Amino acid sequence: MINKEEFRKKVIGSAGEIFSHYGFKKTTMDEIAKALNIGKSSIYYYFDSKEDIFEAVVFHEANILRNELTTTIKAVESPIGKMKNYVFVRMKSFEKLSNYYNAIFDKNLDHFDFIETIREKYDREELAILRLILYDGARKNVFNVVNSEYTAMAIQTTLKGLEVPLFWKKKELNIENRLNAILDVLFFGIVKDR
Amino acid sequence: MINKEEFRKKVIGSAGEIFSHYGFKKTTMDEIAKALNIGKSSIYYYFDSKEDIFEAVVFHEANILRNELTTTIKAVESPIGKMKNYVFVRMKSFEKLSNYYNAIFDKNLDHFDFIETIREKYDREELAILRLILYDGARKNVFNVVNSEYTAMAIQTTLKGLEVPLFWKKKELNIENRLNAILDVLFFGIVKDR
DNA sequence: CGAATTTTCGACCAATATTTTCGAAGAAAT
DNA sequence: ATTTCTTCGAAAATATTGGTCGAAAATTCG
Repeated sequence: MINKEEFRKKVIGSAGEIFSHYGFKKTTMDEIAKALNIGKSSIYYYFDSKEDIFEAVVFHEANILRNELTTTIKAVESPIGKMKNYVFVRMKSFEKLSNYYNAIFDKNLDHFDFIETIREKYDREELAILRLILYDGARKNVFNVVNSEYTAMAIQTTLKGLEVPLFWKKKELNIENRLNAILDVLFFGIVKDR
Repeated sequence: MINKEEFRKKVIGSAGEIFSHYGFKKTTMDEIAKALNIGKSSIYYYFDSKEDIFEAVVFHEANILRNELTTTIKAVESPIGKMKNYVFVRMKSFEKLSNYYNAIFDKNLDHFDFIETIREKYDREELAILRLILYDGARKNVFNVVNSEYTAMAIQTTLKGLEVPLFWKKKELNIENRLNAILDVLFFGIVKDR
């Protein structure tokens, strides 16, 4: 390989795809290695652990997410209107969750119910949030519906704080906690409009 | 539960969804149980093994596939025309494989190349064929393009034989072999136009 | 009701799979 | 030619998982 940073990027990209489909637990180092056509042990020269890779992936994707949001959020007008103080997260082609999304409209649930439903459904499932962030189709459509300039700002602010609970305090948080943190920031935090 | 058959159907439906996403190996009995809100051990009262469930799922889906085909195959006209002696398998919204499908048109590959590509890509991956059969979007669109009455009949005939290599001889075939058998029947067998 | 039967499930285990380490050895650099 | 950087096979350490078993819970039956 050319240099370490280059190599790490390759791993992050490749592992990200696998993680996004299978989730953290079901993704094996063997798979990651095989996808990159290298020996499994070699990965440990560039990363400390599987968690380390995962963290890098999430960090990478979170960045993309924030950048996309920052650059597009002002150009988007809400086609919904009406509902105040709520930010709606649209995830087209995001199978399961899009059902819940539809449910919100059908049943007039608010976001707190929405979150509860997600939590209930994906309890202890790191897969949920990973897919949430990584899923290709979703990524492009996440946060493309906001209903007020104020909320838009709130999202930006909140997302800018994404790194803090996830990575700065990383020594204090295990994976599950970090993932819950993401969920909180992405959903609960935003809804709170703080 | 009401009765055994009813219960088995529930398991088959639920397990099928999980299998279709994670493949045989990555799907755990715990998951299947949890999805059904029952204890893992209970499943073994209705099924002999994980393989047994898997087999039931494939059998179920293969049946759906054949039924759908049988009832719709004559109503479909080929929008493609031209290519003779080949049956094209369209799998809309079936991410990876649909790419290969497109590749066939773009690069003028025939079905033998198609199959080779699949085999190469999903070598040793039972996931491939399972997803092929189970994937919701795919199921509805599999085999909706045929280019001759003759080939249409060939498909029907071939699919009617689906059960034979898969289940009647099940004692002689392990899972991997059975899956290869499906692949053969679904693709190679059909293409052979016999 | 109470015995007999069916169904559920927690606790456990052997087998397997997976993450991570380690050292040797191949490349590359100095 | 020596040192440093990188790769990887083998294996240690650990974790997971399919499947078993007996006991409890539920249901049926007399």
